[in-house]
Amino acid sequence: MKRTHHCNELRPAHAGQTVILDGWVHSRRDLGGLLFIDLRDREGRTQTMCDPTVLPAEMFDRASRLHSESVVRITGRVRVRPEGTTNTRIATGEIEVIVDHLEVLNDAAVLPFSIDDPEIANKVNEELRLQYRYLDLRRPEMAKNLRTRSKVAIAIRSFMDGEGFLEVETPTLFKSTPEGAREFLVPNRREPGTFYALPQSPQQFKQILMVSGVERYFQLARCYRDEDLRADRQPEFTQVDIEMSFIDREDIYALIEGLLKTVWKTALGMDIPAPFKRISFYEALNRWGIDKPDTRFGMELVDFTEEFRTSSFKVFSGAVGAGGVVKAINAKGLAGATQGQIETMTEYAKSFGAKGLAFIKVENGEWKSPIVKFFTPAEKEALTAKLAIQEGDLILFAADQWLTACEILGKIRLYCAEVLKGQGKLTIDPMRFDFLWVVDFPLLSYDKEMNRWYSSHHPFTAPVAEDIPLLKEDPKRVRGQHYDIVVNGVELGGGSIRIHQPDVQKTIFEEILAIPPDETRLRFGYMLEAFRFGAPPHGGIALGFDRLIAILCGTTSIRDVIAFPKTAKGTCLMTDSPGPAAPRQLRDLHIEVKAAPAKA
RNA sequence: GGGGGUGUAGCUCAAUUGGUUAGAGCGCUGCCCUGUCACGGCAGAGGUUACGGGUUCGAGCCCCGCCACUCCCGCCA
Repeated sequence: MKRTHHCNELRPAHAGQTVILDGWVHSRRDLGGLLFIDLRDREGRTQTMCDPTVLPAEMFDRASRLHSESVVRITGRVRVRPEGTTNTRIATGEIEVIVDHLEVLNDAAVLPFSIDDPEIANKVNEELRLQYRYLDLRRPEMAKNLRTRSKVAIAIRSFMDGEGFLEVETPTLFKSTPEGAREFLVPNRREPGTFYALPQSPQQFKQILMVSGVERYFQLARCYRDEDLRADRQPEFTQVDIEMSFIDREDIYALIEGLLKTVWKTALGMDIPAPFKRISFYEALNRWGIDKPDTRFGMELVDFTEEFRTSSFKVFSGAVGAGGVVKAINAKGLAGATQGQIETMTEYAKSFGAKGLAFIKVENGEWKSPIVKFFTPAEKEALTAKLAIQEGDLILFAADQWLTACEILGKIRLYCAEVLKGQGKLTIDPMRFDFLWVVDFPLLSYDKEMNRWYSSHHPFTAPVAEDIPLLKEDPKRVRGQHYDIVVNGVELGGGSIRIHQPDVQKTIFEEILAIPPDETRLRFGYMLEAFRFGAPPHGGIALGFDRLIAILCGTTSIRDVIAFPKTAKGTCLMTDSPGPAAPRQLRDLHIEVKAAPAKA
């Protein structure tokens, strides 16, 4: 006999029925003569009761010795709980099952950490959770994250299908394209010294699919990057990869806004307003000091370049004289910042090349600052007015070239927000989502050390049409048809309209990026070749699927939404990978290992 | 590659800042308990203080090294 119901199903209406439930022993409360077992499966919990006058003695005895997380099958009769004993905290709390037969399907050993109490389980060391991931995933929070991930993946597929997209799988054995992220290499047994590479993204294949006439492609694509990890970066991750033909940027915006509306509705039952706000890269840097601004709180950057152009404070007037700017933010209520916090912020400033960080603490009606003695009344007035300075504020300055000054204050703004959150002076509604498009990125950036231009995003990004004449005369002013989708300060994805004319692509590769022609041919020859045979105008986008799910689940670590994630060193604590290879495997692959693994 | 944090019982944390036998809650084991749902009560077991050195009369605590986990910078076209 198989189970008749799951553990989140029985209600008072089922009273009197005999049911079979399968599940894990979530908790056991032994009152001596009476024994309660909360049975849990992935749907929920049901209280079962062992009564010695109903349950045969040997089964009762067995039940009293069950460890947590043992797997059992219970047969019993549903009844409404006696007056005053309902549990309003679980959905099945009005009923209980009187056990008349107990079958132990599998005993569980004593657990390395308890998973029945969320308060305790949430604090368990992540190392231990990853080692026993199968136990960690039994926790309702984690199970809920997995479910959200599945629901959203299916909603995305369904939405894209409705929009006429084909899901096409692209190879994960690709070739090395040594620009961009470091790649994982896969040795080729058939030809010594040659390698596949795992793709950083299906970028080139999806563009080829446009040449193939697919017109609308998407894929939940696994991607690989052999770079150092972060809370929001894993060596293998999933992206929602999209490409369309015969479209412009507006089509992408509309598609993604529709997709995200569907996703938010599916996962959170929320209606998010669209269209999303659009800001330029310049505005993002200028107002928030970052190209993925979190606009859920203020503390925007304010410009004082003109006010301090002729200031007697040489650090400021000197920066302006050198073509730079003076900018400031007001960290409201942070005048009580500790020496350590000021130091952390100063370190940020220094990491961008600043000599220090100027600040003003407004305490007891007084401006406490090493630099305030240089300020004229007019300068002070301007600060007070434009920054709305009040008692308890902390004003922080950056005087440098525009980009540097913006980036410094952008970092400090985020740091201040974290400190203020910790002090309870800044609260953000966890159900608030500020979506925005960041557009008009520069197509090219300059590498001073290498003395050459490189693509801000990737070399297939099309320039804004009216800027094409500038490509050769003033590359830095060329805007790319690139767009990023940002939510709450998280870069959710990015994409662009691509170059579809082989001559423009060739110009970018060889004249702008200065890649030698033979290298271009070696690395991208097949693309340029494909583009000769009727490449439609096309563009696309990729969304970080793990980050998307993390945002929906209210966590900042994508490890919480990936079933089996890697540690910061790229290892799997459960399977102990990566590990050594057998000599025979290495021989087959024509590989000789020079440095032996540190551990035996 | 660099910087910060953490590591004490199965788990979560203490240990008066270098001083007697390293404690508590939960879990575990045993006994008691017929309305619990964080059940309750009594008793008990459980420690190479991550690891290796050093300083000291004496180290969980200080110093050096090392390992693991974690956060950040670099990196992530």
